[in-house]
Amino acid sequence: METRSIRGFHDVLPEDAKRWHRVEETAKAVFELHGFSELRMPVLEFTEIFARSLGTTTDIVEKEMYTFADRDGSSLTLRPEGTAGVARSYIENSMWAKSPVTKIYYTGMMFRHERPQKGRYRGFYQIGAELLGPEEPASDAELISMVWNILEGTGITKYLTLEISSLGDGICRPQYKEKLVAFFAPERERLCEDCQRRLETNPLRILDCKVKGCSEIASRAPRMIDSLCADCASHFAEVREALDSAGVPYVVNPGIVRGLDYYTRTVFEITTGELGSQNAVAAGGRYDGLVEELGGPRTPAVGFAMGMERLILLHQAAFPEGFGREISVFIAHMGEEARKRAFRLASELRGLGISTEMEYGGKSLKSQLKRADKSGARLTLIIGEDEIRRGVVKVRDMDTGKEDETTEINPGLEIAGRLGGK
RNA sequence: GUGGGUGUAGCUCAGCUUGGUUAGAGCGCUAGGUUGUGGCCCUAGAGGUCGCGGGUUCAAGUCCCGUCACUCACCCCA
Repeated sequence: METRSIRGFHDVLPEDAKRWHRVEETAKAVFELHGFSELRMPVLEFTEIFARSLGTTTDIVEKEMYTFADRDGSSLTLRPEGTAGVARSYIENSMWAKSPVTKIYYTGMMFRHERPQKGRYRGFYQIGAELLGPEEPASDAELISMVWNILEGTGITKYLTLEISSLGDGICRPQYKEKLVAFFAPERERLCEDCQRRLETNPLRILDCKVKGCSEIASRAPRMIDSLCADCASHFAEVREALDSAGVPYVVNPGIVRGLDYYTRTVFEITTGELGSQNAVAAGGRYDGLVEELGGPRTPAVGFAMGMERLILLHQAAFPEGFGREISVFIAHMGEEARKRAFRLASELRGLGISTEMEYGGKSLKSQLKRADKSGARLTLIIGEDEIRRGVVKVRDMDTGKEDETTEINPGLEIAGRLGGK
């Protein structure tokens, strides 16, 4: 057999885990500040949930989902994103009936069958949040500033740009789409092959085509934000005003397009130039029609998701010094009697809340100290025959190399005191 | 799905152009230099199906073909 992980899937190794914890804890702390609670969801849903939510012609649904038949023949899919599952749970658990405002965050692995590359995996972690119920621009602004605060808390905003736009609603977006098709139709022959296809499937996509000829034509095309209906226009203006007052730095980018069909009105992206062609670190927006589309009551909502692996890459760039593990105390010992005493002492210290490691076997003191050094221990306790006989424990400060002894028979508390005093 | 690059020690890589004895380095690991003392230094050691399969050749890590994987880019996205 081949001992390897599946293509596009990867391990987060122990030496990197601390960095992940740091980022996750920062996000959770900010969520709590805004009154969001965690929702833990299944990784599998009926395929229908995603097909209905994301739109049947989107890339994700058309070719990127891990879909398979359950034993009874029903079609299941490993979640490619989190929002659809939240919406399903919101409806299934009647959350709308419990409160006019529901604030949820989630974290976990998502699955998309794409070609892997830097910052892009088939199994990847996202952290996201959804604010369901309110329609008012203040809720868009709160969610966006919350995202920005998380990224600020992790110390990586120097790499980031926040871009916002509005996609309009069920009234003005179809009208705009027609305008756009009318604009591109005469230019059809000059568009690239993909865009000629997009003209039928998703004309908005032409706007962010990277082919030179297309982007040139697109730059003259009518813009969604100029075509918003009165309600959408004032909504967008109020979101911007609220962000201004919160001091969140953003730029309006009318070219933002969504790969998912459920978005309406406000959309935003947080991008970086540090990750090769994967420039999106977080993205989200308003989706006023989704809950209803899935069979729930009409429920406006805003949400976002960010890619953990991409966040981690930026965090590594910002803080390259490493986030290794650290321990307070290492216990080295020589001799059978000393080993038993070391084990008891380790238990005692851990009981006092002091992180402690010890040598298990009978290695030389030199090699034990080497291991102590690598463990990052601040103090190494040395117990040998001499110490046993005299009822003491030698204490070596690993920064200064200075040594002395505890005088007490039971040295745990004294050691705790020394660590606390430093 | 399409194109480029790369697969040699645990890790990062040299060697391939121009085929030729036992395939190297740095880091890491183990031990010694100190009867019980880490980091720096010195010495020694362990560790390799040269991705896999086939072909050419007296001879292949090196050349050719295939294949798989990784990677970057396109596409799309977090």
